[in-house]
Amino acid sequence: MSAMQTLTQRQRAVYEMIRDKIVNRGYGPTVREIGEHFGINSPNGVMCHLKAIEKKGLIRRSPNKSRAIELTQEESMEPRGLQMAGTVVAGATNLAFEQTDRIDFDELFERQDQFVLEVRGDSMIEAQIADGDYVVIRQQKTAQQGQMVVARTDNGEATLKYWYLEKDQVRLQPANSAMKPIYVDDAEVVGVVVGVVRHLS
Amino acid sequence: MSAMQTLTQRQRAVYEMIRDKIVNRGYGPTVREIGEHFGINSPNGVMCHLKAIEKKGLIRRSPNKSRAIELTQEESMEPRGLQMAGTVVAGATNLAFEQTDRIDFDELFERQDQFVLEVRGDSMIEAQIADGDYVVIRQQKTAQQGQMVVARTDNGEATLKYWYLEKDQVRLQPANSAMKPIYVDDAEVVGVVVGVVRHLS
DNA sequence: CTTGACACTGTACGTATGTATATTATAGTA
DNA sequence: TACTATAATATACATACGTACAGTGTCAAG
Repeated sequence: MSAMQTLTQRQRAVYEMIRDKIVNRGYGPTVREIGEHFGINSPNGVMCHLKAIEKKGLIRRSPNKSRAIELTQEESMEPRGLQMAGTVVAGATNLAFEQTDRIDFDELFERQDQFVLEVRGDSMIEAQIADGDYVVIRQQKTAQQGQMVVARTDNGEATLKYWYLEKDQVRLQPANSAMKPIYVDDAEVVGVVVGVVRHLS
Repeated sequence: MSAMQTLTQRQRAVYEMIRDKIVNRGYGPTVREIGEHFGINSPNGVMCHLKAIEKKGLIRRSPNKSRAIELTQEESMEPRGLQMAGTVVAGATNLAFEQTDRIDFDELFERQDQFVLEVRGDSMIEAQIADGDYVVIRQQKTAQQGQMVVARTDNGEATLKYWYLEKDQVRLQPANSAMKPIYVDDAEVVGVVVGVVRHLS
């Protein structure tokens, strides 16, 4: 049970009001401001709520300081990401929405060592990567056989291909049967593909 | 010249201190707290700075309210999204990082009327949508000929296909030459595909 | 040399504000 | 029925806090 759930209805309303002031106005309310907002005519009426909310751990206060209310639940609160509605199969599926199932693309990809490239050309079309797609790359200097990588060759060009280290050379294999592999004496792995994002109109 | 630049050294220091308190402590300082922090023994010494900073537009204050300092430069500061490093072509490319080029996947897809489905099966493989991919769906009840949609058929099943409205029936066309189109008397559009996201290990 | 911006000191005033105590009313629970 | 938690009112008090007024010292510009 989250700390939020332990609040009574009234306490929750007070908490939301405090949060709103801090987030949207930039500074917290006074005891009497809270009272005025809810039609509570006594400062003590509000004090009880504040003490309850603080005891339940959602805020922290410093004695004798005006507007000194800190929010302890400093998450972004509003649910990030998009609604997950299940899976869609070639065959049957029902769309069962559940509030809890959420996916956050940024959470999926947001890492310090990752960056994005926009794909041009159809060399990886058989790996379901089309012209205009974005690929998310994790920076690393090595790759395993057959991994999809961004590689930089001798002449300084970077390309998106499957990586195969062979006897004395590197084979950069496209995922397009109309194209031929590139063989180079030396190539450097820039990073490996960890994601693909396509945005349609 | 940014508003920040018009501040004197001392004013800047005061501003930074205020900002620090609001961001890191959760609520702003009083006039005397600022004074104490900088060794200014008179409230009025601080008042002069506050008036100057407010006149220069970096903060807003409400008269007679304690700690009522709003920051007007309220950017979110930490850059969201992932680094955009350019495009990767079948042929040549150089990776030119620029701090300004950023892409935010959530910004791309975050809308009230959109949700995500996980794809099962290879029926859309030739549209570069593979098993395990996530498709972002924009909810709408109509679709144009040939648009990729999630459709619900008579029997309540939902499926991801190209949408073709024909004479007396609907053709749900897979993007897989090994599969045959589905013809149904009636089908309902749940939404159209606006994005695809693939996450590799 | 004067002027004005800047950065203060020192004092004082009024009130905005947090806190405490005593009391009441309601509703659910043991 | 008695008891406890919740949600208030009403009053009072001390002080934290914003604000105003009268000065001081420095330093660069005119």
